[in-house]
Amino acid sequence: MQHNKKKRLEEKGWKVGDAKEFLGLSDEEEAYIEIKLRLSESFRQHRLRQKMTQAEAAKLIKSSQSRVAKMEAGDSTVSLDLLIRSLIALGASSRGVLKLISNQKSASAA
Amino acid sequence: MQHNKKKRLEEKGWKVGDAKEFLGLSDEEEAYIEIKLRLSESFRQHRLRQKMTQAEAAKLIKSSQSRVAKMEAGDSTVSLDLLIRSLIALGASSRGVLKLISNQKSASAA
DNA sequence: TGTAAATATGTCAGATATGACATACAATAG
DNA sequence: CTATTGTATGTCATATCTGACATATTTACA
Repeated sequence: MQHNKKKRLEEKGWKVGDAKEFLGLSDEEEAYIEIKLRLSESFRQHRLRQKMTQAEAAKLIKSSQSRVAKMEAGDSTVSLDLLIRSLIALGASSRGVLKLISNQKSASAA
Repeated sequence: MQHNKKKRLEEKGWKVGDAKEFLGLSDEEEAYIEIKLRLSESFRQHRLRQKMTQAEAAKLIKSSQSRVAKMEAGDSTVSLDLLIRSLIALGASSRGVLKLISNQKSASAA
């Protein structure tokens, strides 16, 4: 359960804080990753809604298919900057992006 | 007016797109910068609300006073990653995390 | 006025993210 | 099965961001 979650993240390249509890990220790590995943999902939704392939989206945002794949996979080497710039390029508004960043999920789950 | 706006941004280190209209940023540049400025302001608000100096905030987020100053100044060398991580750190240390960010202002069009 | 604390600005070596490429895997069609 | 198209994964040289430092400027107050 929680265990799988951690494992999944580690497979994506996240170094889940060693100085932390055996299970579970710090609230801050968790918040950061959650924002990132939300942006990832939103990007993919925007892309699919416009019936683009990753390669087409890559061209639009002046990147490469492989990086788009990493963006959507929640890879740890992808910055929030790239995600947000890309969302904007696909037509997201600044307000919409801010919402994705700020909307605190209900529970802490910690 | 618009002119001053552009000039101000250029003073902060922004290279405002040369391939664009003489005045005015592209919608995408504008949305990106607006997000950044909003986060900058929010960070400063959080910091002041907790009566911290830039140096204290820097320590909390494991950065330096000079970088904090740049963050709050909307400097172009500051990433959204750093801004968002910092907001999380400040927010988490008090409570409400990223709430106030989305307080609406004018915001650019959809 | 002076002067101390807070902020701002400039620079840079080292750290991190980037696009591009190769290539592997997955799904679909013929 | 086997092409074709779309997606995932690994690597790397280069570009960009980073903390730290020095130093300048502003602010607060005696």
